[in-house]
Amino acid sequence: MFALIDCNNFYASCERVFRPDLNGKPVVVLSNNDGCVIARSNEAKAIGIPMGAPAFEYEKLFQQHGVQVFSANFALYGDMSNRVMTILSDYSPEMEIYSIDECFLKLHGFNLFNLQTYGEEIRYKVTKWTGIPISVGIAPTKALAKVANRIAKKYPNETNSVYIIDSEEKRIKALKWLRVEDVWGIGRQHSKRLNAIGINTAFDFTQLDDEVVKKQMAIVGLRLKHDLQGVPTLDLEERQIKKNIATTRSFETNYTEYEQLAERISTFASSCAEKLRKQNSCCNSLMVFIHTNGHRTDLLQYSRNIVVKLPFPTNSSIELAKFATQALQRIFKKGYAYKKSGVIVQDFTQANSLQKKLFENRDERHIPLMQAIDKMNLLFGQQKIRLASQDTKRVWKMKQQKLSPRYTTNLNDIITINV
DNA sequence: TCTGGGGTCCTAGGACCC
DNA sequence: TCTGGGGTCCTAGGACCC
Repeated sequence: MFALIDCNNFYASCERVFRPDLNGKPVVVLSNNDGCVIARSNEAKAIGIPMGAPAFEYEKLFQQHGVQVFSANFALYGDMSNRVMTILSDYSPEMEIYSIDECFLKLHGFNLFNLQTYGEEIRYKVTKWTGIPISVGIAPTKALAKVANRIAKKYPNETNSVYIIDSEEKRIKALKWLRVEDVWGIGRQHSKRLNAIGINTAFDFTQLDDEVVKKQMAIVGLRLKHDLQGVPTLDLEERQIKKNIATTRSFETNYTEYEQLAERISTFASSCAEKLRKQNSCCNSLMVFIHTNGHRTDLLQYSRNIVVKLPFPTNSSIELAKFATQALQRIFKKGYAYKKSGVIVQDFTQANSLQKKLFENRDERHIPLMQAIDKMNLLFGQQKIRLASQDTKRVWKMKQQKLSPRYTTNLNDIITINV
């Protein structure tokens, strides 16, 4: 059996842990730049605030219902996630952290356990120790565990937030209940096509012919079908090093000057370099993109990206910033109002097994230099040491008007308790 | 005025090899 | 006039996830 543990309304729940006065009130968390709604408490969902809602369009509704609005506080969410995952890792030797708020546990050899009780124990302990409410779904396959989790989340009182699919009857009942567009792995495009041929529930989907599924959704769809039929096809996945690393941002205002973009690109490149060093990789190629605001029909639009092959693999901030700004020069055009840009590094090799080339002007001194920078930034706080091409005067800011304290990762932000 | 960010996998088709 | 067969690698685009 597999268990899928999912934190309920994770970001909103994190905000509530240190603000219990918000329990029972609608809470939403916004994306970077306070742009869109990316998390909602149940109360906020009930008011009718959709996922991804632009904040400015919903300001009135927020005020009407006294919705508590927060800027995204990823330092807090990341730390809370680690706490939850650490607790969960006690409950099975085999675990896959699927996302910041979800994990699969393989319950192999748990035949003598009462899984309902086990799930309730997991739920009790996570909530007691972290303050984060969770739901638990247990089933013979990963896709079915996802389905079970949905039921647990939808009917917390009836299920005690733990639901188990352990019989053919329950499997079929669950699949007939679930709409096909809510199946894990079936997105908007596929569900549209499936609806068109009369497939409306997850059960309908499992009744389709293998060939039809394969034709519509390729091998991925076929695996999913088998998993939903109760034949374990998807297994836990090993934690692997990343294959792409991106740093991209929208700007609070439009940028028109090359210098403004060059600073951003330089910062994004060195952020990618830092992430590369963390997983001990070097990249062999990078992509830079810039574009104007696609929502503005009144402005001239321009969007371009460029991929550059690097002459040698590197994770040096200096070198990546240099290559990235050179790339920017090739795609930048004056006369446009730029809204977003980013750097994506790809094609990795391991940093400690680099193949040397005969004719390359790679500067080996960057390696100890970067180690020193990383060490100092760790010691004195992020971004104390930066490149001169970066924003040394800290002009650049993200719109974060409702940022909560970093309760768990910054000593200055720790809560005080009135005795 | 204001609309996020970061990932994965698969496939088809083109370029190339012998 | 007639023009093979069997591969690999790379990339762009499309789908999906949170």
